[in-house]
Amino acid sequence: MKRPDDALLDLGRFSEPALLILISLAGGPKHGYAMTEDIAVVSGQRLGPGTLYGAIGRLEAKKWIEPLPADDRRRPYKLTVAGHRVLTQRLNALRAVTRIGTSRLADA
Amino acid sequence: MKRPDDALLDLGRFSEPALLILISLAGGPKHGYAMTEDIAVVSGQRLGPGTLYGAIGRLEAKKWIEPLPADDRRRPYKLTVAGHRVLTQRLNALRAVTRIGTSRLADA
DNA sequence: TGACATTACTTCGTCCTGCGTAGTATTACG
DNA sequence: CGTAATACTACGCAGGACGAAGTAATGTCA
Repeated sequence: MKRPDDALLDLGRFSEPALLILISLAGGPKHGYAMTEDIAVVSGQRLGPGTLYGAIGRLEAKKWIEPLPADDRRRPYKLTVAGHRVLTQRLNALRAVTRIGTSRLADA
Repeated sequence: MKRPDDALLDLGRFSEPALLILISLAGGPKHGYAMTEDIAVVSGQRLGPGTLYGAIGRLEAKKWIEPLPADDRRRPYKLTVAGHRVLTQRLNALRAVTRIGTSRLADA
């Protein structure tokens, strides 16, 4: 992934593949490669295969996403109800924190 | 840390200590323990010492935060200019992504 | 139709970070 | 004066992030 052009954004392990995948699937079912593309558009970062499919596997194990009937080449997934709920909460928490962060920066 | 009461929020390694620390310092210089308290208020999560001081060390190595003259018990830190810039960008990116995520959830 | 790019995923291995535990020392409080 | 809170340090494990390499099918364009 490395984006040497803006090392500024490299907050260590900050890409949070799981969040990006859930957001991607919130826009409708997709298979892995389509998620990569979608996430690249949405977030500007391109997840490598190790990151992507690793995270997908873990999300599936947690039942936050589930596979759809696949034609043999593509493996589409959709959000589960639990995944939808998790994402909602996560986005709320994230909004709260970013709002505070932003206001603190403004004050300074 | 484990918060068995809301396993829902456990998106794997999602706590992002680094972000929380930067936000905490955006509210003014603080030493480690004060950050823990502040972060607990802001985000609802309490970083253990390993997490906190580990992340602090890495942020210092990146020159995103820097130590202030310390009385021997407390080790205060402040944001550097670079740290301020990183946090700004990070918050912007985060807002963009959460906005998209939220609107997708609303559509569905 | 042959060559090359794109799509789509699997496998593997390393490194780093998250996180908890334990321990130490100082200060505050009743 | 004993207990709790403050404020760290040190240690170590587990697991995820990430890249590299490989495979195979499909698309495309001349």
